[in-house]
Amino acid sequence: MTFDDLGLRPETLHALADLGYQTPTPIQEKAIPMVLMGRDVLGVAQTGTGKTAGFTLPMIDILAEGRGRARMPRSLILEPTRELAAQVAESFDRYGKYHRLTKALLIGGESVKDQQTVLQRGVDVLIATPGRLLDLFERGQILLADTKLLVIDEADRMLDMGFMPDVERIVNLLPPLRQTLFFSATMAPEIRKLGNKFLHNPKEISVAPPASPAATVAQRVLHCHSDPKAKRAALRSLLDAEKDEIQSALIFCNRKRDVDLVYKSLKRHGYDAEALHGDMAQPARVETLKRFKNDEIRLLVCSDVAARGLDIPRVSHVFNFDVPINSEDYVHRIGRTGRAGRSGKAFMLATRNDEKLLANLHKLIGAKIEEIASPTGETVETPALLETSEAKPRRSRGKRRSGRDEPREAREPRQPAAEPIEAEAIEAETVETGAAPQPERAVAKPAAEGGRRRKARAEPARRRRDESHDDEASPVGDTPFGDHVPAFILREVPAAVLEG
DNA sequence: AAAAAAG
Repeated sequence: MTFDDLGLRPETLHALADLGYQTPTPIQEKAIPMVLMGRDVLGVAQTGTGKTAGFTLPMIDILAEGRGRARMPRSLILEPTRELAAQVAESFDRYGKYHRLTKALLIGGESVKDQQTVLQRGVDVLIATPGRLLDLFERGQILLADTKLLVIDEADRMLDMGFMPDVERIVNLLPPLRQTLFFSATMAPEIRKLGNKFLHNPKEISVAPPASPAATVAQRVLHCHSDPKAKRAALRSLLDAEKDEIQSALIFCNRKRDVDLVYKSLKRHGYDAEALHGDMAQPARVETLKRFKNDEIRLLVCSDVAARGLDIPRVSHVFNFDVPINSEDYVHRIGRTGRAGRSGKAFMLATRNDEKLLANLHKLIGAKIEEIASPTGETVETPALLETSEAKPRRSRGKRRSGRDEPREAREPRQPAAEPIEAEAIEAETVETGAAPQPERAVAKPAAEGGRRRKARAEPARRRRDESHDDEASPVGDTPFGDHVPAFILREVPAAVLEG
């Protein structure tokens, strides 16, 4: 079976030949003829199966005849993240190079005006995330009456992320007489129900069993102490041990805040790392991903914004700095490596707090991930440590330093605002100076304050009116603390860990 | 325990 057998137009086949593609993947083989026939499709396929080409190729052929009128797009593709939308737009350019199709990429974080201009000229295909699409619709910039071809991609993820009300709103704006393609990595009952709502007599196409981690990915778990510094040290030891094998690596954290912290820590230790998460300014997201794809960055510390669907070649390693909260996400994360027949390695750090998550994960993947010892042989959680970390009141009596009587500014030259604070240095210093005891109540207020600030930081940049200057100076590298060192950093560093 | 998406 070759692409020539699927009924695609000569121009499309020409573009495929230019790209060196000859053999369709199973999903392409099944989906392309169905889409060309005008059938609705319910596709169960994970990313990396060639799903995107499975719908873009026949769409290009269908759209080849006719022309999009001003503000009246002829087709619409909904994606859950900006990066995925951009990736799909890119494949339209690649496969449609011998067609004269026009497209608009409607995603947040980029100029509304530019997108309006493109819409005005008329487009054949809209590729959008739900928020921006609805925004532009409400501004009267889009008429969906002529949008007779709809793709809902990554439906399970849209559901997870709570986008379904938006998606439903959008679908209700489209003409009922249309062709709909609905793709999901899994087919849970809830997804199927949604599919039935959006589709008419769909052809069901299924490839790749759900939730089975790619057999080509070697998985290991390293148990380490839950202290953030210990975790970062453990990560570095893994990176060092795998140094010669790493082509490029993704490092996943559960929280955006930790993405920033881990990224800065790695940078400080001389690693070639960048950060990617959803609170970063959109230009920085685009730029970082581009550089990572171009092999200009070896390590990318990221949130689950990068967990699904992103097709980044040469990812040889995935490091899970945290055990993912949803076990499904683990499968997606490690699926960023071992792609296209290549082998990959996935490492995960787990602490005593992760026992339950780890058990869930083992249940999902139907196997126990092999444990490894720390490459440098330290900081494995011992029963003794477990005890002390539970006996907080006792520990607090002697091990804490006071942050009040000797303010940080007095001991150290102030850093320029734009320069990231060296988190490791702060923590190390905590150990050296650990002297004056401090009652529990005294730290309570600064701790709360620190918590608030961190929360503010985790919010999108547009909401941080009072701190917007920081964003200009360093869109990703801004410290979560400013000059203020929150109490949480000054305490809870178990001495036993740092002595080890 | 989170992340994602509009401004």
